[in-house]
Amino acid sequence: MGAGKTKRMPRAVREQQMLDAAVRVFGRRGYMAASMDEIAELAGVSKPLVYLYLNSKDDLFTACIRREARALTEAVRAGVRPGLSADGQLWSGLRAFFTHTARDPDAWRVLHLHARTHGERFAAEVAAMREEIVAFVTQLIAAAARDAHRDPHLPEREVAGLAEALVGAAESLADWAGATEGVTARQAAATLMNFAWAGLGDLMAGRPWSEPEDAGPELPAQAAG
Amino acid sequence: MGAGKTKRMPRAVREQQMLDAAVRVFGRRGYMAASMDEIAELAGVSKPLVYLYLNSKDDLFTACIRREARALTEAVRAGVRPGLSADGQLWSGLRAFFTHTARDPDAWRVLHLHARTHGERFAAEVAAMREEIVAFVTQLIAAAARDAHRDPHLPEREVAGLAEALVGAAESLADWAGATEGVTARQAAATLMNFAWAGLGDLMAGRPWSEPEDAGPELPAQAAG
Amino acid sequence: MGAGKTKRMPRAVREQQMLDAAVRVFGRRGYMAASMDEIAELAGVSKPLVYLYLNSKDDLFTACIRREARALTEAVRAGVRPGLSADGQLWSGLRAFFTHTARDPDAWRVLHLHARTHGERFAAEVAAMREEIVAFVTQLIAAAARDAHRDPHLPEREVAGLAEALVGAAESLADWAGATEGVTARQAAATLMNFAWAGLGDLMAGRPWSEPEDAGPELPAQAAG
Amino acid sequence: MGAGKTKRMPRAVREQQMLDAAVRVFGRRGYMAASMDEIAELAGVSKPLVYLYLNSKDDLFTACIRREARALTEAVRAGVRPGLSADGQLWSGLRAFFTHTARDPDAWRVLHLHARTHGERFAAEVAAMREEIVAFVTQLIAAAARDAHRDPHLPEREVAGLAEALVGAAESLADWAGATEGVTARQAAATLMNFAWAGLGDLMAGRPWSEPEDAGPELPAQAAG
DNA sequence: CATGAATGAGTCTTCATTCAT
DNA sequence: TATGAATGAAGACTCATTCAT
Repeated sequence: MGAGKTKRMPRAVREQQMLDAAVRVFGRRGYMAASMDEIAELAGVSKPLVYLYLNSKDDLFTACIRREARALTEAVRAGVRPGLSADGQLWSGLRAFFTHTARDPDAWRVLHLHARTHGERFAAEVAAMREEIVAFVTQLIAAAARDAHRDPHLPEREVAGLAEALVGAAESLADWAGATEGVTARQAAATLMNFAWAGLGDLMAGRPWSEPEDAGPELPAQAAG
Repeated sequence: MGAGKTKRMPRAVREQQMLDAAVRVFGRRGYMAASMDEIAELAGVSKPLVYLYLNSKDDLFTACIRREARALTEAVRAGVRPGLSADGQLWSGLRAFFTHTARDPDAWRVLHLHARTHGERFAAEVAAMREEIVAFVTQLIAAAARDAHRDPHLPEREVAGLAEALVGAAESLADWAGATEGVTARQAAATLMNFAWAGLGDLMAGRPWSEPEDAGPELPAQAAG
Repeated sequence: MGAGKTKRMPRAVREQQMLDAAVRVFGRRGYMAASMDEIAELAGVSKPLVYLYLNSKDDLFTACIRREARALTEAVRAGVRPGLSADGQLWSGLRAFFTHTARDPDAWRVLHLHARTHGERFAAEVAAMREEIVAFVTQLIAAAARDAHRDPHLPEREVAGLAEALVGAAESLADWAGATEGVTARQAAATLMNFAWAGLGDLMAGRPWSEPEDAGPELPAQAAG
Repeated sequence: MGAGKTKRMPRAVREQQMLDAAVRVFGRRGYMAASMDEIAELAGVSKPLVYLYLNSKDDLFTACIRREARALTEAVRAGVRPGLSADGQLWSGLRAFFTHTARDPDAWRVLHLHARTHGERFAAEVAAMREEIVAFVTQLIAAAARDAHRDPHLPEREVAGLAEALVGAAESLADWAGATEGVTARQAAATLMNFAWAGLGDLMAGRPWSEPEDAGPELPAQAAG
């Protein structure tokens, strides 16, 4: 199962195969429980080659985190429609986010679960990515305030907390969608928009958030690695 | 450091010392990286005694999860003021939640991070606790709908998603409050109430959620362990 | 299962209970795999008491061997009818032997299997018993020669070898009878008499050994332990 | 001591070295008392390599049993002269047997003592070998009956008992020959032929079994390992 | 470029044995 | 007399990592 045994591939390709295998194994087993043996076998290469290319388990894990963090942020960035209103942007960004996490659950587990669990080094690596996303959300909130012709007078820390809450809710929903049969990325995004934008108060009062009409088509969901 | 080394303690006491140590080590290192040696040393006993009382690393971890899950749910339950309105109950519950997680961050990491990362057995153990909390939140949402004299006609799955989002946001804010100097449990709870109850939309429109007046005093935060 | 928890028994009784338990556990598990915990539990006493009475695992095992070796030799000695012819004596001795080994298989395993497997000390202990039996058989062979009014001119070593073969055959048949459903002590003894006294040659020629008429009744087989 | 420490040997060679060491250690100490450390050291390799090649203590022991059981049966099979009379075949087979057991006493102890002492799995492994030998002996007895132009009318179980007795006597004599200075395989075999074929009765009457003239020369006894 | 061979260090776990009461 | 509490020592097994080819 996996890469087979074709020899003499260019280095870049081999490296990607190794990273694919590593993400899969790390995602399923966690950092400590993952064994270099299993990764090498799944990648279809010998263990020394993994060390030759990726240097150490530590470095290999870091490489996985970097690659997947970049992939995720880029997916979100690509999904956002720049010209839209704040909630329109958030809506499209969330859809991209949920689509991506659903597409490669192992990668998502690496980033969200395992990387944050083992040592400052790895945690810092994801924290960088997370901050980028939080910053994006923060700026969206600010933009929304401008749209409303209001200076919301929210203290900076309050805004940071709100962004944190939003991102945390998104992460949690990504897990939930991954674990719950039949929840699409669109539904997850809609639920979160309702929750975050309208709020439970409005929701209870029968004023849900409604999807803007120009938010673009459903994103294609191609199978992961 | 901590437990002291007085010999010949009754079993029940020693067991608690061991669990204290285990929660600390598991919380800081994760299940796999934690070593029974370190736990025993921190508990001030020899390794065989840990095995005699707690049986195995697996069982020890399970015992930690159970104890801390129970402690957390009981803290939240005790914090909720039963007679209040839905948002009042949520508010008091959240304050208890953030107070508790801030009080013992290691226990919180065990439950939130490590238990969910290693094997179905452990995950199921926390899932039970989480479901209890999600159920509480779900029922709060329903109560809020009744308060608004409305049947919100939200499909069951939608409600589940909302609860998931709320809990996820809370979890994320707990991490954030733990990592950010000077954020109190009260502030975290307020941020989350704003976010979850009023929603970003209302917030931007200058209609934040406001704290009910009868929600009780600040909870004392005494240090753990 | 076992002794129950009656307190304050006289020392001699307690010791026998411990030896009973030890023989059972040693017989089933072997010396190394037997645990003092299991023995103490089966004996219905606490571990320190076992040490107080029997001193160490080593000494406990030795005590088991001594007790059971003495029991076995005494059973055989008691079974032999002194006035008989050589084959009559062998016949009655063998019946006693097979009866005894069938009665307490655990004791037999201790002597025949485990004691010879773990260290010179223990092996020497059973060797003494075995030599006693071999000597008895040797003397029987010599008596048979006298009965035949012949000096068989068998060298001493040859006689020793024959006795060894006979005892070995008996031991093997004891195992076989213990493992094979429905083989009585009498049958095992008859088989061995045929084999050893008549020999395969005579047997094939239709001249089996036949039981003397004065060899006494079947021995009672009372349950072990 | 023994294997030498030349590095980088092909796997097959190393495996044999490991088995050699294992047979020696298992034979001297028994299964439980043998430590993987000692085996690895005696084999001149590190412990992980033993595990890499042989998988576990259990599997290593099984491998020893299989190898030595096969070696023993093949030695006996090779020693038997097919064209001979029944007692001639038995005579040659026994000589091969005693020669082999004398050559490698540790292997003999593994098969005869330790394998039967620890767990059904191992016992079954030797039981298979033993049955092969018992079957051979049984068939010899039947052949002897044909040679005597008689149908011995011995019940099947009786024949099984006789074979068991013969094999047991042989095993016991192998131990005895191994422990007694100066007893050759030939002498042990002769003693057993006298005992088993002629029987004590004939022996006492001055009719010993006599060696057939075509039974081949003494087998060479080269030292093991 | 690629790998079969090999290991140092560490982990979980068990057990015989003792002390303080 | 009898035991609950406690441990030093050791054993099976695994893993990240490196040579030599």
